[in-house]
Amino acid sequence: MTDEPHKVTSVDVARLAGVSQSAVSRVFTSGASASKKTKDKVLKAATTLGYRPNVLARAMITGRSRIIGLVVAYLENQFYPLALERLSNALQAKGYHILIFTAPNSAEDVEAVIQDLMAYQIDALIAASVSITSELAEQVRKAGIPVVLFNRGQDGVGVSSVTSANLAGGRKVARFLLEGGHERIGHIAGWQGSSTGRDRQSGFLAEMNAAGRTPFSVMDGMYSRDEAMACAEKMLAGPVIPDAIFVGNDHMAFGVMDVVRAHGLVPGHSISVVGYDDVPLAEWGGYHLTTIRQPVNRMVESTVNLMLRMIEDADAMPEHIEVEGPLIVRSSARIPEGWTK
Amino acid sequence: MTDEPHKVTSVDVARLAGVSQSAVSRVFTSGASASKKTKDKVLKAATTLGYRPNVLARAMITGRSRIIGLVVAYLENQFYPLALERLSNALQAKGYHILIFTAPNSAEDVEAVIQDLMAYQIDALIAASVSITSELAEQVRKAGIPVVLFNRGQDGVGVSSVTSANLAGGRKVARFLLEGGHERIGHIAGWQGSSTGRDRQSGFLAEMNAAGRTPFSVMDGMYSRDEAMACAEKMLAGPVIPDAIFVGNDHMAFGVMDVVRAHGLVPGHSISVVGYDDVPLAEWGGYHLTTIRQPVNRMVESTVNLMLRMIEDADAMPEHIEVEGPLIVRSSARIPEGWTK
DNA sequence: CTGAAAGCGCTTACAG
DNA sequence: CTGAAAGCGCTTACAG
Repeated sequence: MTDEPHKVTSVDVARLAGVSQSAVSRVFTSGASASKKTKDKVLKAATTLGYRPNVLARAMITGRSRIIGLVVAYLENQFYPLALERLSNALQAKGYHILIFTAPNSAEDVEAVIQDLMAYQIDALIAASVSITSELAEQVRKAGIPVVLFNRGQDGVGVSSVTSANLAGGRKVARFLLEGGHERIGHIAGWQGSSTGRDRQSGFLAEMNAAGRTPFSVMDGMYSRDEAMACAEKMLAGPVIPDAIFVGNDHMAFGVMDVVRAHGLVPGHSISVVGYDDVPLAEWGGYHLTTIRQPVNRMVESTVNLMLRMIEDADAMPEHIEVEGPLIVRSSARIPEGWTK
Repeated sequence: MTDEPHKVTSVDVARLAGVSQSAVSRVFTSGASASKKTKDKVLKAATTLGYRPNVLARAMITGRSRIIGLVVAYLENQFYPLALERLSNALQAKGYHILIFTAPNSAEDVEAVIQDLMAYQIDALIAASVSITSELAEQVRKAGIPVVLFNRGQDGVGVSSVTSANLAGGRKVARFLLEGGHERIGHIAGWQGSSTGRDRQSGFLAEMNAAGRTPFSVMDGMYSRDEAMACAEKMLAGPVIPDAIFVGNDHMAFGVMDVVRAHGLVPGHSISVVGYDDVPLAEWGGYHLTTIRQPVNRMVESTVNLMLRMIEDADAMPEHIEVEGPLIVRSSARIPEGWTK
């Protein structure tokens, strides 16, 4: 009983339905004309045979693979799996699917990966948490593939990007901490090689500066839990320690809270910790982290719409979309008196 | 300055190199013969033109798309993004890539998704955290596509599976809790519609039974954080409460710990909580959860090897691979005196 | 080793 | 509306 795994093609369906192969194709091509009669015959035959048009063959003709390449570095930070899930769902609803490419954050690796990915004739490229050099972006663009950076911006490069309002976010945190009466505010920043890390830090410093204040200390946490924890250890080592730490993302902030507690300090009382992202874990009892929310849903929505537009219209200009997010007040940081928003 | 996004093909390379199109193809086909001279010419031309063979066109001929379909339900449980990342890396190293399909856990949705996914001519299907009905599995198998269930088993269906030793794991937890002198051991189980949920529970109950003990209470947490928290609330509502709870996975266990703490109890002292998975968060200070480790790396390795074998050999019999994992002792549960392993 | 030719499974002008 | 035919970019027997 060896079922030959014969792939059923449009020719098989045509034969069974008693029509031409072209007719079958038309029935499965939206916008093509076919009489109700043929349509019925074809659909019936297709169902009995279990026929679905071969996406790859179709892609060769139309030049549309309905595959979106997604380059992502680390899935450890809960923000990315979440974004991935939402992106996949939204894209799936539009008839697209995500082909995953994992890339360490070094430029050469990204290069190799992008070469690899272009061979799959993807319709568009989403780069999440990964930076792209100008040459690379140019190369992809030349191949006619739209690029959208997700949660990462880039200057002077002809690619689109969707981010949250990082500068404004950094400012909000500084204001919150300042109004909370903190005297020694430290910052363990997001990776300064990334736009998000730089913008959050700039906003924070700008607001501090406007208030005539200097941060207790500023270090680069590199978006790495271990690195951030090491930074926290350093900040807490001296005779004078900070009474607040703004951490560049939640993922690092959890590590910082662990260090803070290991030092016998209580977040929200003896020291304040504020993060950035509002991943689900931030709300859980183990951390209950005050943080800036990155509105994943709206970021995903913008990304998908933008991408679809760029796929339709090859001449569409790059856009930079920024979505604002609120400060979510929880218990990891002291709340200023009379704080409402 | 409109760069026509012209796709460079093997014909372009052939022209520039002064050889036939077939020659170009051979240079890029491993195992094909080409003289060093042509090879050099072709490679040089390919580099200047930025040529890469079109994977889709190649797939049409060879019948190998080098695309692996991955069906996954929820990425919220940290275990899955982690597995996904590792799978993607391992597969990428072998020249394959993952096409993502997200499916809610209802049977019809999975059906639609699988139809969708077969249209992409995937070389194999990995179903993670998703059950597949026998008919569906049969349908996919008939199309000649190998199926591997990741972290989910299935009886009486001709598909392969890779899981951890869930039965043994459940037993280990029971033994640990018993030896710890706990008197009222509750169980908030993994979804009883899944093999992992059932097996962990069976192992737990078998060992309890062998010791002549009855669990305090057994509820189905459905692998949902909210559901598990509701179960915990119920267990802690009565006048008599458990002194230990075995939770079907870490993701739920974190929620249970939150509830436990909200009741003023201290995990590891007034009550013990044990999970299953050992996701990274289990080690973090906020929870420090005692749990059974699912060896993701080895599970991924097994999955990839098994899949590759099945792609090579269409007649390969389904295999069921089970990887054992150790109990990782942390502070969320009382440690039996003299406990070494 | 190399080139000309067939063919993978489709879509899409082109006639009728 | 419908069918015959060309062609997407490749790989792979087939001759030489």
